[in-house]
Amino acid sequence: MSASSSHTKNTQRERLEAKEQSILTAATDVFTALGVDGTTMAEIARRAHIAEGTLYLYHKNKQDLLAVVVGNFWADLTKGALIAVDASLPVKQQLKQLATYHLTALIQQFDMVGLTYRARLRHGEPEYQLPKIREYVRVFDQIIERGINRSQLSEALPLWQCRDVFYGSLEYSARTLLLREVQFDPTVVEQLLVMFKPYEVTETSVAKAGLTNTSDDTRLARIEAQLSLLLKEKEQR
Amino acid sequence: MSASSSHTKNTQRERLEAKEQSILTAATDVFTALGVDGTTMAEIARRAHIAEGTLYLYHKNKQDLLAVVVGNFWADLTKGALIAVDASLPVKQQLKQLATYHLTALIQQFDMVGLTYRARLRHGEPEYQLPKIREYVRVFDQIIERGINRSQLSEALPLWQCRDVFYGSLEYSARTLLLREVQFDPTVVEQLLVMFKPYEVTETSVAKAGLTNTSDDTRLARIEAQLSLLLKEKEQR
DNA sequence: AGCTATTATGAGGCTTCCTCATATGCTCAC
DNA sequence: GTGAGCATATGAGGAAGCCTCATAATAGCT
Repeated sequence: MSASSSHTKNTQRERLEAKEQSILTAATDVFTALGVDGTTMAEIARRAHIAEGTLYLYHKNKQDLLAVVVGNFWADLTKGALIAVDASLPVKQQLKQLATYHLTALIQQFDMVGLTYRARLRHGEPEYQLPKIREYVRVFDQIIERGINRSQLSEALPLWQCRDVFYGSLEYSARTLLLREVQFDPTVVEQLLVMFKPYEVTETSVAKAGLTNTSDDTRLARIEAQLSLLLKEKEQR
Repeated sequence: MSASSSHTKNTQRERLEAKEQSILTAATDVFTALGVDGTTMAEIARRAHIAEGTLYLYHKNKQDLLAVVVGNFWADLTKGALIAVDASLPVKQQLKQLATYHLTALIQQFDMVGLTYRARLRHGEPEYQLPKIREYVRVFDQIIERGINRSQLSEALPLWQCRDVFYGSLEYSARTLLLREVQFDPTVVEQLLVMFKPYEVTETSVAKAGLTNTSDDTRLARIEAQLSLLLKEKEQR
């Protein structure tokens, strides 16, 4: 990239950055493979091709290293979410996109959920909140904000409660799906979005409020997924 | 109680049981106060007035002791839930009772949530499910079953998804409320129960169905119900 | 009281996290 | 080039925790 001398790693700065990166990669691998308790600093150092003591020049301690690894995960997730969500679509579609993205990401890298719980445990105790997670959650908040601005959502919607339902449900669903060795199930997302029906502002919704019925489309999708689940299970026996 | 000799602790059996109990009490106290990593076997032994080595006559290791502590917590919660829920009430009321009970319990003893996550981490990795939690979740399942039997709930309701939404939302809500130092918020429960509206069977929803259903629609609904029934059978094995 | 089986003890082995005295290597002035 | 000075790297060892095991105490029974 840069027009500088022909060494593979030019400046000291670049070499340090590369080393920092190799530490982080090694740490991520070991943490996800072995869990926090199964991970030793010695093993991380070995994989990063450095001495154990060198680790402590880059990260204060094991807990701190874990926090950085977990923070990076959520930062990456934020980038992906911003790409996955199309802000020009109706709010309901955006929520569907985000839910789908979040659910598949959790299923594919569920180890990170466990690591996140460990990273939150801070020195004393009071369940520290990771900044990178706050940023990630803002993606959701912005969708809701846009919905209210465009009058596609009622202002009466209690944001924080929706957040908890949204992310709480998806995390639990991811765990369940993983336990059943299912890659993804669109009905989870469909089901979840029903929650937001009462807050949608449409021509018909005012009259319909409270009498919401699941649409044929939704039910079709659900049936489809359930069928493929059954078939897959039968296959495996 | 028993008419036996005047020793405070009669039989050896009783003495052992008392010691086991004092270990569990001490362990629970230390784990909740200091967290898993902050807890040392030495401290537990000290509080239980026994030697450190004696701990290992009662529990294989620290992880095992933690699992017992956490298991007891959920067993107690199950007892409380069975009392808190009045099975003669309409299903919606029962769900409200359970949600309220669960939420307050989590808020009051949120440390236990963290300990539960740690207790699940089993030797290798594959996120072990604690039996006592399965028992606890059955309280919810039974309410739904009763609802279907009494035709207060549609059979099309996908049980496991509802479970995940129910418990996932409540856990996240509990964390949020704690963070804001709120003891309890009834709107969380209200909000959550909206989810189950589409599955409630009432006079109006039957009438509405009669007005709008085409024959295709009826067939769809029948297929859906049969499918979910199949899934439920599989689940209960 | 004495004998056996059960229960209790805590010193020490082993592992792990982290520190620190020492070593290595880079940069730049001359 | 060469040496001074500073940044970076190393791994031996201290400290602390989990768990084992040889030994001690105790209970139950005749």
